[in-house]
Amino acid sequence: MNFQERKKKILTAVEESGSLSVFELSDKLGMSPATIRRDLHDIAEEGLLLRTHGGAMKIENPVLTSFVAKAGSNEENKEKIAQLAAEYVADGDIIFLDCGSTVFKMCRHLKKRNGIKVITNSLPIMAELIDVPSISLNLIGGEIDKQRKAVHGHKAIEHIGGYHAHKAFIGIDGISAQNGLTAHSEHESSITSAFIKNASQVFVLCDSSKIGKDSHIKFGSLSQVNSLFTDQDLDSSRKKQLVEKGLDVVIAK
Amino acid sequence: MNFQERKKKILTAVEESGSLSVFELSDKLGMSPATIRRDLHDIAEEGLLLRTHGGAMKIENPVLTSFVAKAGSNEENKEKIAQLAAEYVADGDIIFLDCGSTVFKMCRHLKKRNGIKVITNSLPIMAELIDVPSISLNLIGGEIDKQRKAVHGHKAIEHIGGYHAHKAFIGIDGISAQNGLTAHSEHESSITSAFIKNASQVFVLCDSSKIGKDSHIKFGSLSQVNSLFTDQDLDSSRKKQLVEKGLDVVIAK
DNA sequence: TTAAAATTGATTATTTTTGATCAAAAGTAA
DNA sequence: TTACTTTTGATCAAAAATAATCAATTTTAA
Repeated sequence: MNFQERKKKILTAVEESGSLSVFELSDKLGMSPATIRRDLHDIAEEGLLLRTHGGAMKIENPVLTSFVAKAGSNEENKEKIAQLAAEYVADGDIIFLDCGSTVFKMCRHLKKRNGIKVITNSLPIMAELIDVPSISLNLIGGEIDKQRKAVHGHKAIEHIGGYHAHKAFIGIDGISAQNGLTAHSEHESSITSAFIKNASQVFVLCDSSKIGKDSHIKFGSLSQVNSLFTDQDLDSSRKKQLVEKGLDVVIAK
Repeated sequence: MNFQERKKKILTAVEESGSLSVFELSDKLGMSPATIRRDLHDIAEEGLLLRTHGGAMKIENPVLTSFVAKAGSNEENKEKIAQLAAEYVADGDIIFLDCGSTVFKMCRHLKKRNGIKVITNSLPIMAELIDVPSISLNLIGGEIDKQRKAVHGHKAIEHIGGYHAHKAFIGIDGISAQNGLTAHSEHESSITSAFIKNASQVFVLCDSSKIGKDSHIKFGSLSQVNSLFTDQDLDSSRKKQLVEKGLDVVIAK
């Protein structure tokens, strides 16, 4: 295994667990502690991780800590959905990410991709990805929604209209065979519409609890969606209804 | 467990419970009291917690102090300049804030104002003000400059052009009677120019070390500036030169 | 192919960290 | 105040981790 490979593995390992000792890394990669130390020294010099006595820690951005994402319900399923969705991102892609909590969980997996560009209105996503060298970030401007830690408003819509992405990954309040895509606020629905309109492919991330439920603002049809990613708890009759409408439903396992 | 990890644990523990004794921490982390004392000493020196007899307490204003932690040379002067500048902001103002470090320090003082709107390209400023109910925030969109934790690029310029502010508060790389305003990157200078162009009043925050110094990109004249805020270390001959050019130079004390 | 360069793991001297001890300082109660 | 207890910071020896060195191996270039 060469240095580049080890570097990548070390970075993802440290990213996942927060901190690791030289010996843990040595075991994990099957390399001698001496080599791991040399690697850590070099990687730390690049500023990609924090060298500690005995190991290394991931660098956290003290300035942007106010954007840490809140933990909600259904975390395990959401995590699986996010991982599945991230597999649909290829190196070099330009992608839209909205401010949904499941979409946020894609970040961790995106760090492995190379040369992708992320265009987002989510402040937690920005905070999470700002220190990843392989990802370039474009932040959508406009009014700040303090509760949702996101940007919205007409300026944001205008901003999105100025870009075209290969893929859009969006969360959604409700989706059903009868009413298509629904939201419970104008702000959200207009942002989501803009993402859909300006992306070649549209992927919806949605845990099974929201499928078949409708919110009160209808804003899009199923035909605009390329794939729906959801979890194995999805009712089979609901799935059938969606598939019959021509939607590609992918279950995360 | 190494110092960095302990530091993290100590800080979150103290944050949660408000205050903890050396022995409580010693138990919690499984380290000797001697080590905990050393840690508390070091962490307190960084200004991240308050050392008490027998333990430690949390500090009430954590975000700001973490910035103070990486304090540079002229910090005291910058703090005074920021405080002075903040006095020029009135309730109800719409203001531009750029991503200068001195401008950032205005945040603390702005929290006392009512009903102001802040339009900024600085991520730290946004992070600092996002939880202040009396301030509404507009984030400038565009490419993220990861090092400077700011937004820039042509989209950002366009965004600024869509707004008009009562006042603009800007930091600057160099200012002199001979060459006016100078910067050392195109990105910065174009953003600053946009702020100047779209604000009724322009205030420059600049510690005395940068006055009389020129960077290589000239981008504005002194006549565009309403007031220059600086510190008492300003050379009197330099001050005279600027005043003769018609600039209002205000010294922070 | 061979020679040169780079990488790796082991060895070792050096540095860093840690916990114990103890005198001095700080806090507490009478 | 004084006597007593707690906490502290300094010092030191043991333990842990590191950087430097070197030989063996692998890779690269000729």
